[in-house]
Amino acid sequence: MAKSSIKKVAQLAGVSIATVSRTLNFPDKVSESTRLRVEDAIRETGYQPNSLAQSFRRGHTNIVTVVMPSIGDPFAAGVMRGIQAAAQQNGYAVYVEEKPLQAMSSDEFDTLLGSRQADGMIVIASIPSEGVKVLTDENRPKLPVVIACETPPELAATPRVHIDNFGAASDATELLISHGHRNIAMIYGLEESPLTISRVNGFRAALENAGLQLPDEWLVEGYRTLAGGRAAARALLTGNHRPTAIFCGNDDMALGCLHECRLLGIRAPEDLSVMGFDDIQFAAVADPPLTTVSQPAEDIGSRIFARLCKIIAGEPDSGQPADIVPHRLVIRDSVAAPPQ
Amino acid sequence: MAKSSIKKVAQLAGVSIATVSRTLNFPDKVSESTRLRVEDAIRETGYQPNSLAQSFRRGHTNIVTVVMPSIGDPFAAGVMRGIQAAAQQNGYAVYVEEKPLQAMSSDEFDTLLGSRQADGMIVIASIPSEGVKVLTDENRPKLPVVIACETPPELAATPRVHIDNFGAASDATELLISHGHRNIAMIYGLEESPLTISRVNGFRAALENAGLQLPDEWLVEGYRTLAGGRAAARALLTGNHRPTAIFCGNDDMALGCLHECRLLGIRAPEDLSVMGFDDIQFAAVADPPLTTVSQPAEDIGSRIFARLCKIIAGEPDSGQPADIVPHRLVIRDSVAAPPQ
DNA sequence: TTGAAAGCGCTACCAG
DNA sequence: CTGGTAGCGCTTTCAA
Repeated sequence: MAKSSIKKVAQLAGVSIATVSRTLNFPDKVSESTRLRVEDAIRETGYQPNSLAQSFRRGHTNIVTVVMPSIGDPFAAGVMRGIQAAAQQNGYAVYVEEKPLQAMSSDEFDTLLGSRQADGMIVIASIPSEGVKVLTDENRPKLPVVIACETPPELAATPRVHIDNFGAASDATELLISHGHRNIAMIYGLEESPLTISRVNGFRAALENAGLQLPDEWLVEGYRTLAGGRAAARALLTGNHRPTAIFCGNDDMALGCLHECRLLGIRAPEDLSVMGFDDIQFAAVADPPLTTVSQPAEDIGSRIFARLCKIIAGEPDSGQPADIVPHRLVIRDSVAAPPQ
Repeated sequence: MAKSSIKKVAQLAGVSIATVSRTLNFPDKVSESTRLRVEDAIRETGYQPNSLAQSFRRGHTNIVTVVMPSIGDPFAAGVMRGIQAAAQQNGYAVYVEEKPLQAMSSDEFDTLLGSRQADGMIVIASIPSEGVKVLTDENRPKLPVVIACETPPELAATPRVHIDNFGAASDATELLISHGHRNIAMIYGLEESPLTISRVNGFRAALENAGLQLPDEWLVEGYRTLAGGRAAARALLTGNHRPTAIFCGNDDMALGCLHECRLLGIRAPEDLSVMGFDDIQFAAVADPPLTTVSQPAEDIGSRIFARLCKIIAGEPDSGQPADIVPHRLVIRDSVAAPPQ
């Protein structure tokens, strides 16, 4: 930690600290000659402003934090790309915090939101009820928060951008139906997140719409992981009433499902069609390449950042709290007509 | 932003701000009765200390930043798990910054290191030469930096933990050789990182050791991605001199390679053996499940954090700068004897 | 056990 | 165009 700071530079350049500050922040409010002198002094001392002091004094940091449950989540990574690009343009730095929101207490949420470290926060996850409590608390210091995911109904007023999960799940199911499937199961994410709920509802609606039955045992809960998909698939495929198609709540589970099929000697898509959700990069190189639904992750990122930015700037947030972006079916090879 | 702060609490509790500060930081240096009064006031006002002011005053933040080139990198995610666990125990928060180190200028590095936002930095990546310049600059403010990856020779003195990439690559190659392969190619990461170089050298050494030739066209550079692996594999497999085994510098490339084989009608492992590196989770559900080498990512994370922590605390960093952790071959089904 | 007060490094206001 | 200076919210002596 080189001792420091603006005072030294001022001394060396033979000017006041005010002038140093000025040449840093408003170079054209300073005469050319002094500017040069100050810049020399800065170079000589290797001075870098103490950003902590700056932020403290200014009352803001020009930092936004992105909270996600898991570094390594490909969807979040996509959203991040969009956020970063937008942030860079607007002079913001972005820090990500990996937090298992689902497991957090109200107090922890409070702390998360109370830290003045950042000017605003983007969360890429569903907010559990403890978080909802804190976010809807009137007395809470109002750090701007914005969500890149479907939110619980209580947070209907919170700005967010996400796809129409209900519609996407329904579209995916209809794709299966259009191939002639009438025996369709779904593996959905474990948590009671609004996102999961919407997808399950969309699935049910599409089935109902087509006059199809859904036996209880064909709606199975799994962890949102490869292992979760494998376990759920095994349960589904070793029962005596076997579906001809499985719709998975995300690609991880779908990939796990595909793998379990291989182990069981069940061919996809000849014996079983599998549909994913998310279009992670590995979906394209799965065997068979996974048919899935894609979310415009990057776009979600840039949109949500733009909204956060406006809120931070105090501009009125325009229009609906929910900005619904389009999803898209990605047709590859894991869905085909049912056997016979 | 609820107006704020320690002063209000003090007023409400009828004490000085010093006392409020004390009950927050040293509760037992305050009499029970005032403590209770202050705590009430805190609750009533919903006061939360301004962490910016605290950090500014204290001169440190109790934050460490982790820099990685890509959110979504499964290896980095594993390292993060180790870091988080260790950080939590030691009262540190961890922020991650996604930065394409390879593309950064010296100035950008300077800024990265100059920000007093964090007390220290862990980088999960190889440091390019611009970064080396800054890190080895004597005049640089010495933000503690520590590396979770193999480093360039110029940074030999920088604390780091990583596997023996040379040895691991050599082991992987020997596995191929032990299955009877004599025509082995390698697809290595594009960048001239020390890590890539070590792996290529380990590969070469094992070949040489076994008296095997390496034609130039069998050492091919690829981007470190699925697409990179696919392109490189296609080049390798459509030439007229085709290897019977390919060692890939990471699992992404190996998975891309496997996919390209499928497209080309080449069966793995019957026609071609493929070996990966990293053991990402998708390696286990590849078709065929990928034989690869695994790094103890989580362990790397906790070790590197421990070292950073000591440096921040001013304790002498014990022993060698390089802490080499063991790698492990993960035998699955993508490697077998060569055809005939 | 408590309070008064001095700054931490910087920005921004007000004079000159 | 420049300098002097108040003060951001907090911690931490030093006295009482």
